[in-house]
Amino acid sequence: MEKAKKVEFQNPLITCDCSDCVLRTLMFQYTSEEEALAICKSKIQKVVMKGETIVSQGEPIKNFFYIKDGLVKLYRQFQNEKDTQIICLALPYDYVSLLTVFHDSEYRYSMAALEDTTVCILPIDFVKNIIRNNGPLGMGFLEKSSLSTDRIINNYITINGRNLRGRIAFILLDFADRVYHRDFFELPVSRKEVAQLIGMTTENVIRILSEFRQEKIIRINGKEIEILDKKRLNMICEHG
Amino acid sequence: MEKAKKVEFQNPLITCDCSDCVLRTLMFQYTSEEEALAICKSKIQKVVMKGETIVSQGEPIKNFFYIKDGLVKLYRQFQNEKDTQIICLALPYDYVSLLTVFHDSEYRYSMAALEDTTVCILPIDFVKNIIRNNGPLGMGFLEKSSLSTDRIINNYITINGRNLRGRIAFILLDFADRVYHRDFFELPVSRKEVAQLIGMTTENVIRILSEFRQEKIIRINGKEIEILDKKRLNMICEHG
DNA sequence: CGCGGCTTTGATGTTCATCAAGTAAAGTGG
DNA sequence: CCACTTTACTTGATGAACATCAAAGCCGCG
Repeated sequence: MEKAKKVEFQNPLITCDCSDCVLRTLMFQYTSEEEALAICKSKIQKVVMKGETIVSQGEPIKNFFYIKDGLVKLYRQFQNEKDTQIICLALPYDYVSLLTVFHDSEYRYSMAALEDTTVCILPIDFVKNIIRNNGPLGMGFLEKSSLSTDRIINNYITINGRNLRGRIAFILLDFADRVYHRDFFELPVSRKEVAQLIGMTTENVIRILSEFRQEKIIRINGKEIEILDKKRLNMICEHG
Repeated sequence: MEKAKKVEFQNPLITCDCSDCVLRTLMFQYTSEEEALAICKSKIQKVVMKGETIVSQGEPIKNFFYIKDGLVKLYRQFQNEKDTQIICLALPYDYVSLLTVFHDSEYRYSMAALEDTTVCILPIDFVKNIIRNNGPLGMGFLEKSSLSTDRIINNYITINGRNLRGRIAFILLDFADRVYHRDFFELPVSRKEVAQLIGMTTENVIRILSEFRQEKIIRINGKEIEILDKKRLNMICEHG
């Protein structure tokens, strides 16, 4: 993950056939036939392998991204590498790009794939143009934007108010309920990344996962996690 | 502050004369004459006194708000009153409403005036309609939205990575530079609210303010604060 | 095979929340 | 307007929660 190679978009591997795009309802719900066609032509679709970086903070903003399939992390790095914070994990249908692309000239956050991921890429100027020509589409973007950022803020508020056990419980439930919709899953992140996501040290992430294992709340086998006592986990999440 | 009375908007006191609206450039930059006129007619303007609540979380979303003049806090309450968190302080030109109004049916956060404040209020359906009919305006809202939420997230990241002294330094600099543009100001919030804003206890807010006073970094007289050694304060903000 | 990063556990120390107690200030009712 | 109540502010003492440091095993990779 640390040595992630940078993906180049100059030569797209695939041009999306929009007729089968799972995101049709999002992007095309409000667009005319011509606009839809124009979008298809401008859009490139790229498969990014687990561990690869999609964009890095500080680069000039050229593209709008959305996740067609897979899982990515949005994160902020600092001089002191150990201060890195993960802002959120983004799933298909999340417009993670929305955070900065509409008001700034440089990406403020970096984005990397946690699983093999298909990203759809549109030139930002093109997106801005079709929004300017299509009010309902702009409204759609506002709804999505509002939803994504509200969720991020809500996460921060939630995590802030919890002790370490509560945070681990929260993140496990988030993986089970929001990300995988299963109580048995393979953690897509390292212990260190969990720590960066919920603001604690790697050692304590491990320690508390071990506690939960000893208390028969979860079963752990490397990256495999199974939630055995969800009621208990919910209790810990709610009341430390 | 705790017993803040609720402001009612049924009978607006003043109807805004938009020709002198300081927010003309924001709201009207992209609108036609007719639209501008329609906005003027739909808009009501209200003076909210310090301490009064403007909206409460959980209420159905009916209006879009923006701050014409004054200072407000956006905050989230919990059953346990001491878990209240202040999300941000909003100044004129901030579209604090943007957080939830475009995707939800209830306000998620409460908003109260920290100083006598002039709020402009537009029915949310009306705002959505003109956006749907006016792409450039929608684009303008996206820019503002993107900027506001990015700042909130940036605040969280900043505060998260700092110890208590760093947090106090950060918030003092924020008041001096972003809010008042002066190094001598009257704190618009109680020590408790400072605590809710930067995630610490009231006692420690006071303790560290006292430390800074003893170290001649600031001068304090009740709510009056003067920054005496800004270089030092910046150092503490950056490196604990 | 050996190196570097990830994982795990234990021991130690620091930071910070909590508790307690008192003063000052501000609002409330007679 | 004054007694009364409540809320805000302040300082100190204590303990708990959490970070840091250290050491060792593990795994993947060149």
